[in-house]
Amino acid sequence: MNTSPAGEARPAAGGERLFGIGAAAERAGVSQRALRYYQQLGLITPQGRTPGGLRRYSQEDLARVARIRQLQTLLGLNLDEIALVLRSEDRMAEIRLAYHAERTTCAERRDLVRESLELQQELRSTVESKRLGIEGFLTDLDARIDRTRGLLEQMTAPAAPGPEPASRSVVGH
Amino acid sequence: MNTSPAGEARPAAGGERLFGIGAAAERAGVSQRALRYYQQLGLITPQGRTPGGLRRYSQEDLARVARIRQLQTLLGLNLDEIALVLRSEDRMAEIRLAYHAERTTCAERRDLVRESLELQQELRSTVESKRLGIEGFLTDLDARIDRTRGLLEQMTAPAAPGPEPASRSVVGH
DNA sequence: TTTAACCTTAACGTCAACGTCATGTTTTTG
DNA sequence: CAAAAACATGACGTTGACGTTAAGGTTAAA
Repeated sequence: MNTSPAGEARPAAGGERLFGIGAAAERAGVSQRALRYYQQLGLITPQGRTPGGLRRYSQEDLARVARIRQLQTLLGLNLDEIALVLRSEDRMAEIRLAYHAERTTCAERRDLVRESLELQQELRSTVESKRLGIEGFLTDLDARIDRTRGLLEQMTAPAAPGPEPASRSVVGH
Repeated sequence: MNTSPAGEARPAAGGERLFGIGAAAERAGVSQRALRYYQQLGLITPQGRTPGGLRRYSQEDLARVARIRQLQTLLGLNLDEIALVLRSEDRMAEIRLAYHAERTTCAERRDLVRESLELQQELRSTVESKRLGIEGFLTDLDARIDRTRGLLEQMTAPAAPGPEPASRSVVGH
Protein backbone atom coordinates (compact mmCIF):
# COMPACT_ATOMS: atom_id res chain seq x y z
CA MET A 1 0.00 0.00 0.00
CA ASN A 2 1.19 3.49 -0.91
CA THR A 3 2.26 6.07 1.63
CA SER A 4 0.78 8.89 -0.39
CA PRO A 5 -0.76 11.77 1.61
CA ALA A 6 -4.42 11.20 0.67
CA GLY A 7 -4.99 13.02 -2.63
CA GLU A 8 -7.89 15.40 -2.85
CA ALA A 9 -11.04 15.31 -4.91
CA ARG A 10 -10.76 17.18 -8.16
CA PRO A 11 -13.83 19.21 -9.17
CA ALA A 12 -13.79 19.67 -12.92
CA ALA A 13 -16.68 21.89 -13.98
CA GLY A 14 -20.04 20.15 -13.69
CA GLY A 15 -19.58 19.45 -9.99
CA GLU A 16 -19.24 15.64 -9.75
CA ARG A 17 -15.92 15.40 -8.02
CA LEU A 18 -13.51 12.75 -9.21
CA PHE A 19 -10.60 11.04 -7.53
CA GLY A 20 -7.23 9.96 -8.76
CA ILE A 21 -6.38 6.33 -8.31
CA GLY A 22 -4.53 7.02 -5.08
CA ALA A 23 -7.39 8.78 -3.36
CA ALA A 24 -9.87 6.29 -4.79
CA ALA A 25 -7.87 3.34 -3.51
CA GLU A 26 -7.59 4.86 -0.07
CA ARG A 27 -11.30 5.62 0.16
CA ALA A 28 -12.26 2.19 -1.11
CA GLY A 29 -9.81 0.48 1.21
CA VAL A 30 -8.02 -1.39 -1.53
CA SER A 31 -4.70 -0.98 -3.29
CA GLN A 32 -4.15 0.85 -6.53
CA ARG A 33 -3.06 -2.42 -8.01
CA ALA A 34 -6.39 -3.96 -7.07
CA LEU A 35 -8.25 -1.16 -8.82
CA ARG A 36 -6.25 -1.65 -12.00
CA TYR A 37 -6.71 -5.39 -11.71
CA TYR A 38 -10.47 -5.08 -11.32
CA GLN A 39 -10.52 -2.90 -14.38
CA GLN A 40 -8.48 -5.42 -16.30
CA LEU A 41 -11.11 -8.06 -15.48
CA GLY A 42 -13.87 -5.72 -16.57
CA LEU A 43 -15.31 -5.22 -13.10
CA ILE A 44 -14.99 -1.44 -13.13
CA THR A 45 -14.16 1.28 -15.58
CA PRO A 46 -13.22 4.58 -14.04
CA GLN A 47 -15.67 7.23 -15.09
CA GLY A 48 -13.04 8.97 -17.16
CA ARG A 49 -9.42 9.82 -17.76
CA THR A 50 -7.55 13.07 -17.78
CA PRO A 51 -6.32 14.21 -21.20
CA GLY A 52 -2.98 12.73 -20.19
CA GLY A 53 -4.50 9.34 -19.45
CA LEU A 54 -4.79 9.33 -15.66
CA ARG A 55 -7.80 7.45 -14.28
CA ARG A 56 -10.55 9.44 -12.61
CA TYR A 57 -12.97 7.67 -10.30
CA SER A 58 -16.44 8.91 -9.37
CA GLN A 59 -18.23 8.07 -6.13
CA GLU A 60 -20.34 5.70 -8.13
CA ASP A 61 -17.15 3.90 -9.05
CA LEU A 62 -16.19 3.77 -5.41
CA ALA A 63 -19.56 2.30 -4.52
CA ARG A 64 -18.97 -0.32 -7.15
CA VAL A 65 -15.65 -1.21 -5.59
CA ALA A 66 -17.37 -1.48 -2.24
CA ARG A 67 -19.85 -3.87 -3.76
CA ILE A 68 -17.03 -5.95 -5.22
CA ARG A 69 -15.44 -6.22 -1.81
CA GLN A 70 -18.75 -7.12 -0.28
CA LEU A 71 -19.32 -9.93 -2.72
CA GLN A 72 -15.77 -11.04 -2.14
CA THR A 73 -15.51 -11.06 1.61
CA LEU A 74 -19.10 -11.59 2.63
CA LEU A 75 -20.13 -14.21 0.10
CA GLY A 76 -16.73 -15.54 -0.84
CA LEU A 77 -17.30 -15.15 -4.55
CA ASN A 78 -14.29 -14.99 -6.83
CA LEU A 79 -13.78 -12.18 -9.28
CA ASP A 80 -15.20 -14.08 -12.22
CA GLU A 81 -18.42 -14.79 -10.37
CA ILE A 82 -18.54 -11.20 -9.25
CA ALA A 83 -18.19 -10.13 -12.86
CA LEU A 84 -21.29 -12.14 -13.71
CA VAL A 85 -23.31 -10.59 -10.93
CA LEU A 86 -22.24 -7.07 -11.77
CA ARG A 87 -22.85 -7.50 -15.46
CA SER A 88 -26.32 -8.76 -14.75
CA GLU A 89 -27.00 -5.81 -12.49
CA ASP A 90 -25.70 -3.44 -15.12
CA ARG A 91 -27.92 -4.91 -17.77
CA MET A 92 -30.89 -4.57 -15.46
CA ALA A 93 -30.22 -0.90 -14.85
CA GLU A 94 -29.76 -0.33 -18.54
CA ILE A 95 -32.99 -2.08 -19.48
CA ARG A 96 -34.84 -0.27 -16.74
CA LEU A 97 -33.69 3.02 -18.17
CA ALA A 98 -34.52 2.04 -21.72
CA TYR A 99 -37.95 0.92 -20.64
CA HIS A 100 -38.49 4.15 -18.81
CA ALA A 101 -37.64 6.16 -21.90
CA GLU A 102 -39.31 4.36 -24.76
CA ARG A 103 -42.18 2.18 -23.53
CA THR A 104 -41.26 -0.56 -25.98
CA THR A 105 -41.23 -4.11 -24.65
CA CYS A 106 -39.25 -6.21 -27.03
CA ALA A 107 -39.01 -9.91 -26.29
CA GLU A 108 -35.25 -9.87 -26.31
CA ARG A 109 -35.11 -7.53 -23.36
CA ARG A 110 -37.79 -9.46 -21.50
CA ASP A 111 -35.65 -12.55 -21.76
CA LEU A 112 -32.69 -10.69 -20.37
CA VAL A 113 -34.78 -9.57 -17.42
CA ARG A 114 -35.93 -13.12 -16.83
CA GLU A 115 -32.35 -14.25 -16.95
CA SER A 116 -31.33 -11.63 -14.43
CA LEU A 117 -34.17 -12.63 -12.17
CA GLU A 118 -33.01 -16.23 -12.22
CA LEU A 119 -29.46 -15.25 -11.36
CA GLN A 120 -30.69 -13.07 -8.53
CA GLN A 121 -32.78 -15.89 -7.17
CA GLU A 122 -29.90 -18.30 -7.42
CA LEU A 123 -27.71 -15.83 -5.58
CA ARG A 124 -30.42 -15.40 -3.01
CA SER A 125 -30.61 -19.08 -2.29
CA THR A 126 -26.87 -19.42 -1.80
CA VAL A 127 -26.84 -16.39 0.47
CA GLU A 128 -29.78 -17.71 2.42
CA SER A 129 -28.10 -21.03 3.01
CA LYS A 130 -25.00 -19.19 4.07
CA ARG A 131 -27.06 -17.23 6.53
CA LEU A 132 -28.50 -20.39 7.98
CA GLY A 133 -25.06 -21.87 8.29
CA ILE A 134 -23.76 -18.82 10.11
CA GLU A 135 -26.76 -18.73 12.37
CA GLY A 136 -26.17 -22.34 13.32
CA PHE A 137 -22.52 -21.66 13.86
CA LEU A 138 -23.33 -18.76 16.11
CA THR A 139 -25.71 -20.63 18.40
CA ASP A 140 -23.21 -23.44 18.64
CA LEU A 141 -20.47 -20.99 19.45
CA ASP A 142 -22.64 -19.39 22.09
CA ALA A 143 -23.12 -22.74 23.72
CA ARG A 144 -19.37 -23.25 23.74
CA ILE A 145 -18.82 -19.85 25.24
CA ASP A 146 -21.34 -20.64 27.92
CA ARG A 147 -19.54 -23.81 28.81
CA THR A 148 -16.20 -22.07 28.88
CA ARG A 149 -17.60 -19.38 31.13
CA GLY A 150 -19.06 -21.99 33.42
CA LEU A 151 -15.75 -23.76 33.73
CA LEU A 152 -13.94 -20.52 34.38
CA GLU A 153 -16.41 -19.66 37.13
CA GLN A 154 -15.95 -23.01 38.74
CA MET A 155 -12.21 -22.59 38.61
CA THR A 156 -12.18 -19.12 40.08
CA ALA A 157 -14.84 -19.62 42.80
CA PRO A 158 -14.07 -23.07 44.21
CA ALA A 159 -16.16 -22.74 47.43
CA ALA A 160 -19.81 -23.20 46.46
CA PRO A 161 -22.37 -22.03 49.05
CA GLY A 162 -25.54 -23.55 47.54
CA PRO A 163 -25.80 -27.37 47.32
CA GLU A 164 -26.63 -27.51 43.59
CA PRO A 165 -23.85 -28.87 41.39
CA ALA A 166 -25.94 -29.25 38.19
CA SER A 167 -26.67 -25.72 36.98
CA ARG A 168 -26.04 -24.69 33.38
CA SER A 169 -27.30 -21.22 32.62
CA VAL A 170 -25.54 -17.91 32.26
CA VAL A 171 -25.96 -15.44 35.05
CA GLY A 172 -25.08 -12.42 32.94
CA HIS A 173 -22.10 -11.20 34.96
CA MET B 1 -10.15 -36.44 -7.10
CA ASN B 2 -9.72 -40.23 -7.15
CA THR B 3 -12.03 -42.59 -8.94
CA SER B 4 -11.72 -45.21 -6.24
CA PRO B 5 -14.85 -47.26 -5.52
CA ALA B 6 -15.65 -45.92 -2.06
CA GLY B 7 -13.52 -47.99 0.37
CA GLU B 8 -15.22 -49.60 3.30
CA ALA B 9 -14.86 -49.02 7.02
CA ARG B 10 -12.43 -51.37 8.69
CA PRO B 11 -13.48 -52.66 12.13
CA ALA B 12 -10.36 -53.54 14.10
CA ALA B 13 -11.34 -55.10 17.41
CA GLY B 14 -12.76 -52.54 19.83
CA GLY B 15 -15.52 -51.53 17.43
CA GLU B 16 -14.59 -47.93 16.43
CA ARG B 17 -14.46 -48.33 12.71
CA LEU B 18 -11.70 -46.57 10.87
CA PHE B 19 -11.36 -45.39 7.30
CA GLY B 20 -8.49 -45.37 4.88
CA ILE B 21 -7.61 -42.03 3.41
CA GLY B 22 -9.65 -42.72 0.29
CA ALA B 23 -12.89 -43.45 2.12
CA ALA B 24 -12.22 -40.66 4.58
CA ALA B 25 -11.68 -38.15 1.81
CA GLU B 26 -14.85 -39.19 0.05
CA ARG B 27 -16.94 -39.00 3.18
CA ALA B 28 -15.49 -35.65 4.14
CA GLY B 29 -15.91 -34.29 0.66
CA VAL B 30 -12.29 -33.29 0.24
CA SER B 31 -9.34 -34.71 -1.63
CA GLN B 32 -6.76 -37.05 -0.19
CA ARG B 33 -4.22 -34.36 -0.85
CA ALA B 34 -6.22 -31.97 1.27
CA LEU B 35 -6.26 -34.43 4.16
CA ARG B 36 -2.50 -34.85 4.01
CA TYR B 37 -2.08 -31.13 3.71
CA TYR B 38 -4.23 -30.46 6.74
CA GLN B 39 -2.16 -32.95 8.65
CA GLN B 40 1.02 -31.28 7.51
CA LEU B 41 -0.27 -28.01 8.94
CA GLY B 42 -1.18 -29.73 12.19
CA LEU B 43 -4.93 -29.40 11.75
CA ILE B 44 -5.66 -33.10 12.03
CA THR B 45 -3.82 -36.25 12.96
CA PRO B 46 -5.50 -39.44 11.87
CA GLN B 47 -6.37 -41.53 14.87
CA GLY B 48 -3.79 -44.12 13.92
CA ARG B 49 -1.78 -45.90 11.28
CA THR B 50 -1.66 -49.50 10.16
CA PRO B 51 1.58 -51.33 11.00
CA GLY B 52 2.58 -50.61 7.44
CA GLY B 53 2.05 -46.88 7.87
CA LEU B 54 -1.32 -46.29 6.23
CA ARG B 55 -3.45 -43.56 7.81
CA ARG B 56 -6.62 -44.58 9.60
CA TYR B 57 -9.30 -41.97 10.21
CA SER B 58 -12.01 -42.18 12.87
CA GLN B 59 -15.40 -40.51 12.63
CA GLU B 60 -14.09 -37.99 15.10
CA ASP B 61 -11.41 -37.17 12.58
CA LEU B 62 -14.03 -36.77 9.90
CA ALA B 63 -16.01 -34.42 12.11
CA ARG B 64 -12.87 -32.40 12.55
CA VAL B 65 -12.44 -32.14 8.81
CA ALA B 66 -16.02 -31.00 8.54
CA ARG B 67 -15.31 -28.30 11.06
CA ILE B 68 -12.26 -27.20 9.11
CA ARG B 69 -14.36 -26.88 5.97
CA GLN B 70 -16.99 -24.99 7.90
CA LEU B 71 -14.50 -22.48 9.20
CA GLN B 72 -13.07 -22.20 5.71
CA THR B 73 -16.16 -21.76 3.59
CA LEU B 74 -18.55 -20.21 6.06
CA LEU B 75 -16.26 -17.78 7.82
CA GLY B 76 -13.56 -17.47 5.21
CA LEU B 77 -10.75 -18.21 7.64
CA ASN B 78 -7.45 -19.40 6.25
CA LEU B 79 -5.81 -22.57 7.46
CA ASP B 80 -3.51 -20.79 9.88
CA GLU B 81 -6.41 -19.07 11.58
CA ILE B 82 -8.28 -22.34 11.64
CA ALA B 83 -5.30 -23.93 13.32
CA LEU B 84 -5.52 -21.35 16.10
CA VAL B 85 -9.22 -21.97 16.63
CA LEU B 86 -8.84 -25.72 16.67
CA ARG B 87 -5.87 -25.66 18.99
CA SER B 88 -7.79 -23.49 21.39
CA GLU B 89 -10.74 -25.86 21.27
CA ASP B 90 -8.46 -28.80 21.84
CA ARG B 91 -6.87 -27.20 24.86
CA MET B 92 -10.30 -26.48 26.27
CA ALA B 93 -11.40 -30.08 25.91
CA GLU B 94 -8.16 -31.23 27.48
CA ILE B 95 -8.45 -28.90 30.43
CA ARG B 96 -12.09 -29.81 30.88
CA LEU B 97 -11.10 -33.45 31.13
CA ALA B 98 -8.25 -32.78 33.49
CA TYR B 99 -10.49 -30.70 35.70
CA HIS B 100 -13.08 -33.43 35.69
CA ALA B 101 -10.55 -35.99 36.85
CA GLU B 102 -8.44 -34.21 39.46
CA ARG B 103 -10.30 -31.27 40.94
CA THR B 104 -7.15 -29.18 40.99
CA THR B 105 -7.41 -25.60 39.78
CA CYS B 106 -3.93 -24.40 38.97
CA ALA B 107 -3.58 -20.81 37.87
CA GLU B 108 -1.80 -21.78 34.68
CA ARG B 109 -4.81 -23.65 33.42
CA ARG B 110 -7.18 -20.90 34.49
CA ASP B 111 -5.22 -18.51 32.32
CA LEU B 112 -5.49 -20.83 29.38
CA VAL B 113 -9.23 -21.00 29.85
CA ARG B 114 -9.41 -17.24 30.00
CA GLU B 115 -7.37 -17.05 26.84
CA SER B 116 -9.69 -19.46 25.09
CA LEU B 117 -12.68 -17.51 26.21
CA GLU B 118 -11.25 -14.37 24.73
CA LEU B 119 -10.56 -16.04 21.43
CA GLN B 120 -14.07 -17.44 21.36
CA GLN B 121 -15.51 -14.03 22.02
CA GLU B 122 -13.38 -12.47 19.35
CA LEU B 123 -14.53 -15.13 16.92
CA ARG B 124 -18.08 -14.53 17.98
CA SER B 125 -17.89 -10.86 17.26
CA THR B 126 -16.49 -11.38 13.79
CA VAL B 127 -19.14 -13.97 13.05
CA GLU B 128 -21.85 -11.73 14.37
CA SER B 129 -20.76 -8.87 12.17
CA LYS B 130 -20.66 -11.24 9.26
CA ARG B 131 -24.19 -12.27 10.06
CA LEU B 132 -25.34 -8.69 10.09
CA GLY B 133 -23.63 -8.08 6.80
CA ILE B 134 -25.32 -11.05 5.22
CA GLU B 135 -28.66 -10.08 6.63
CA GLY B 136 -28.31 -6.62 5.14
CA PHE B 137 -27.23 -8.07 1.87
CA LEU B 138 -30.24 -10.34 1.83
CA THR B 139 -32.82 -7.65 2.44
CA ASP B 140 -31.18 -5.50 -0.20
CA LEU B 141 -31.19 -8.41 -2.61
CA ASP B 142 -34.84 -9.04 -1.87
CA ALA B 143 -35.62 -5.47 -2.75
CA ARG B 144 -33.77 -5.86 -6.02
CA ILE B 145 -35.63 -9.06 -6.79
CA ASP B 146 -38.88 -7.29 -6.10
CA ARG B 147 -38.01 -4.54 -8.51
CA THR B 148 -36.94 -7.00 -11.17
CA ARG B 149 -40.19 -8.92 -10.74
CA GLY B 150 -42.15 -5.72 -11.01
CA LEU B 151 -40.44 -4.77 -14.22
CA LEU B 152 -40.95 -8.22 -15.65
CA GLU B 153 -44.64 -8.06 -14.82
CA GLN B 154 -44.96 -4.70 -16.48
CA MET B 155 -43.22 -6.02 -19.54
CA THR B 156 -45.33 -9.15 -19.84
CA ALA B 157 -48.74 -7.59 -19.02
CA PRO B 158 -48.71 -4.25 -20.81
CA ALA B 159 -52.51 -3.64 -20.71
CA ALA B 160 -53.36 -2.37 -17.22
CA PRO B 161 -57.08 -2.52 -16.31
CA GLY B 162 -57.01 -0.48 -13.09
CA PRO B 163 -56.03 3.24 -13.28
CA GLU B 164 -53.18 3.06 -10.70
CA PRO B 165 -49.69 3.32 -12.17
CA ALA B 166 -47.85 3.73 -8.84
CA SER B 167 -47.98 0.34 -7.09
CA ARG B 168 -44.88 -1.25 -5.61
CA SER B 169 -45.67 -4.41 -3.62
CA VAL B 170 -45.37 -8.07 -4.49
CA VAL B 171 -48.54 -9.97 -5.18
CA GLY B 172 -47.08 -13.37 -4.30
CA HIS B 173 -47.73 -15.15 -7.61
C1' DT C 1 1.01 -66.22 -3.59
C1' DT C 2 0.06 -63.14 -6.93
C1' DT C 3 -2.22 -59.50 -8.31
C1' DA C 4 -5.09 -55.28 -8.07
C1' DA C 5 -6.36 -51.70 -5.33
C1' DC C 6 -4.91 -48.66 -2.16
C1' DC C 7 -1.56 -46.11 0.05
C1' DT C 8 3.20 -43.71 1.15
C1' DT C 9 6.52 -39.64 0.66
C1' DA C 10 8.70 -36.24 -2.26
C1' DA C 11 8.63 -32.94 -5.48
C1' DC C 12 7.08 -30.01 -8.91
C1' DG C 13 2.89 -27.55 -11.04
C1' DT C 14 -1.21 -24.39 -10.90
C1' DC C 15 -4.32 -20.67 -10.22
C1' DA C 16 -6.34 -16.57 -8.29
C1' DA C 17 -5.51 -12.18 -6.49
C1' DC C 18 -2.89 -9.34 -6.04
C1' DG C 19 2.43 -7.21 -4.53
C1' DT C 20 6.42 -5.18 -6.24
C1' DC C 21 9.65 -3.18 -9.13
C1' DA C 22 11.24 -0.63 -13.38
C1' DT C 23 10.78 2.92 -16.55
C1' DG C 24 8.61 6.64 -18.53
C1' DT C 25 4.56 10.32 -18.40
C1' DT C 26 1.43 13.69 -16.32
C1' DT C 27 0.12 16.86 -12.96
C1' DT C 28 0.75 19.83 -9.25
C1' DT C 29 3.34 22.90 -6.50
C1' DG C 30 6.69 26.37 -5.30
C1' DC D 1 9.49 26.42 -15.49
C1' DA D 2 11.65 23.03 -12.52
C1' DA D 3 11.25 19.83 -9.02
C1' DA D 4 8.12 16.81 -6.58
C1' DA D 5 4.19 13.98 -6.41
C1' DA D 6 1.11 11.11 -8.52
C1' DC D 7 0.22 8.00 -12.19
C1' DA D 8 0.68 4.72 -16.52
C1' DT D 9 2.04 0.36 -18.44
C1' DG D 10 4.55 -3.92 -18.32
C1' DA D 11 6.51 -7.58 -16.35
C1' DC D 12 8.01 -10.56 -12.93
C1' DG D 13 7.29 -12.21 -7.94
C1' DT D 14 4.45 -14.15 -4.03
C1' DT D 15 1.27 -16.75 -1.31
C1' DG D 16 -2.23 -20.03 -0.01
C1' DA D 17 -4.42 -24.23 -0.94
C1' DC D 18 -4.21 -27.50 -2.97
C1' DG D 19 -3.47 -30.74 -7.99
C1' DT D 20 -0.58 -33.87 -10.17
C1' DT D 21 2.90 -36.98 -11.36
C1' DA D 22 6.74 -40.18 -9.97
C1' DA D 23 8.61 -44.09 -7.68
C1' DG D 24 7.76 -47.07 -4.84
C1' DG D 25 5.43 -49.77 -0.22
C1' DT D 26 0.96 -52.20 1.94
C1' DT D 27 -3.28 -54.71 2.04
C1' DA D 28 -7.34 -57.33 0.47
C1' DA D 29 -9.03 -60.48 -2.86
C1' DA D 30 -8.65 -64.33 -5.82
